[in-house]
Parts: sequence; C-alpha cells; structure tokens
Amino acid sequence: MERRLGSFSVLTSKFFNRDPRRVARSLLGKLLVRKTPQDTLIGRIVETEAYLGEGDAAAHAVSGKTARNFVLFGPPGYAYVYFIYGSYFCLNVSCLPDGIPGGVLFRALEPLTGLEEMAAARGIKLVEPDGPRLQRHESAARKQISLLRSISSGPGRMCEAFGITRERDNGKDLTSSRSDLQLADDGYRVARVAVTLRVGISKSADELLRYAIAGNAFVSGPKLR
DNA sequence: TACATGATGCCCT
DNA sequence: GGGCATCATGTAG
Repeated sequence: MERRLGSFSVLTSKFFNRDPRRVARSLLGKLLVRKTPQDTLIGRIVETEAYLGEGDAAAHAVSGKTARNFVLFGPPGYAYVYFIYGSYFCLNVSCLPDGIPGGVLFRALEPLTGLEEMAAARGIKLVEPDGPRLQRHESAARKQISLLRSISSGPGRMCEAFGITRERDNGKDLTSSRSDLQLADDGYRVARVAVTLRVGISKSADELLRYAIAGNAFVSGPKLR
C-alpha cells in the first residue's frame, strides 16, 4: 500500500511570498511532510482554501493582529495553527511579505507514507496494512479505501493524523530543511483544479476561494466534478 | 446517501 | 457570553 516516492525539494519562502489565492492553487499536488522518531509521514495536498487580509470577513486576520493570529502577519512560509470547536486543530501557512496578513488553510491530504502511524493517531484500524491480499477481496478493498479516506480528508482530521497541534507547531518555519514539518515538491502535476465556495463559514461566504484537485477521492465533503 | 444535531474549549468583545 | 475555517453519529429516505 505504501508508495515509493522519488526525490523532492522543500518549498522556499519565495513560493509563499505571493497572493494567498495563487499559493492555494499552487499548493495542490505538493507534499506535507512530517518527520517523527519512528517514521516519515507524507501526504499529497488535494484541497486548500485562501484567506485574505482586509476585506475578507471570514479571515482570522480581518480585525487586526492578536495573540492568536499573529503568525498570519509575519513572514511567509510559517505555520499558523489554531484550535476550533473545542476539539480540533487547523493548519495554515502564512503568505505575503512580513507585515501583510494572508494565509492558506490545508483542508485535505491524500495519505502516501506512514499510513500505520497516521491511522493509529486517528484511532483507525486499517483492514490490511500492507495489502498483498487486498485485490482478492473486493469488499475488504472498498473498506480499506474508505478508511484511508477518513485518515486525512478534512482540516481537523489531517491535523490529528499528522500530530499537528498549536503548542507543537504554531509559528514553525515550514520552509526550513531542519524543520520536522515541511512542504515539498516532488514534481507531481495536477491535471485539473476545481474552484468552489469555502466550507464552514458564514461571512464573505460567496467568494470562490476553495481549491481542490478535480476528481480526487481524498477531497473533503461531497464529491466534486 | 443526505442532512441534522450535539459535543467541546478557547478567543475576543 | 457568543460564536466558531469541525467531526462523528444518528435518523430518514
């Protein structure tokens, strides 16, 4: 089940020093990498949302810098992690130059490596971790795909799978080769991008700022075309 | 499959 | 004290 990946390069700060809309779209197909003592967890980014500064009422940055959101106002390429609904964390990356707020929310990943550790972090028991017999059992294969999808399809779910918390990761430089949480490019090309309304917001809800890899099974929520 | 609902804790007014 | 960039679970169709 685990896939072998070719070499990849860590995204630079320059990549994030742009409008969040362009960063959100460009991040599709890139990799989120977490180094743990046991393993390296890798997921492909399949769904993102852009959050702007002034004028975006849904953005945490809208009413100015606070103790919670200060990372969004800092230099590009840093992790903004916040706690939501009493239970979940959400991961963003800061965009635009130091002093100008903006960011991209990561909404879903396609898990590639470290499946066992990610599933365990989510309290999910995979049917056949290595799956050599999967092809012979249709129902087991379907169940496995459904379980894999539930690992990191959603902003709260993917943070739980990657062990991302505010205490551990907020303010971390995601562009540093020394970081245990990085964003990387392995050369993967996205065929088609779907642009839709953002999920779960009530203000500025009519903006098309959600980006997803069209047809990808690991995108959160109802299926897109 | 689709939708409604409750849980839960922190931030900011 | 209100509201929240969510999720799991339940019920109905």
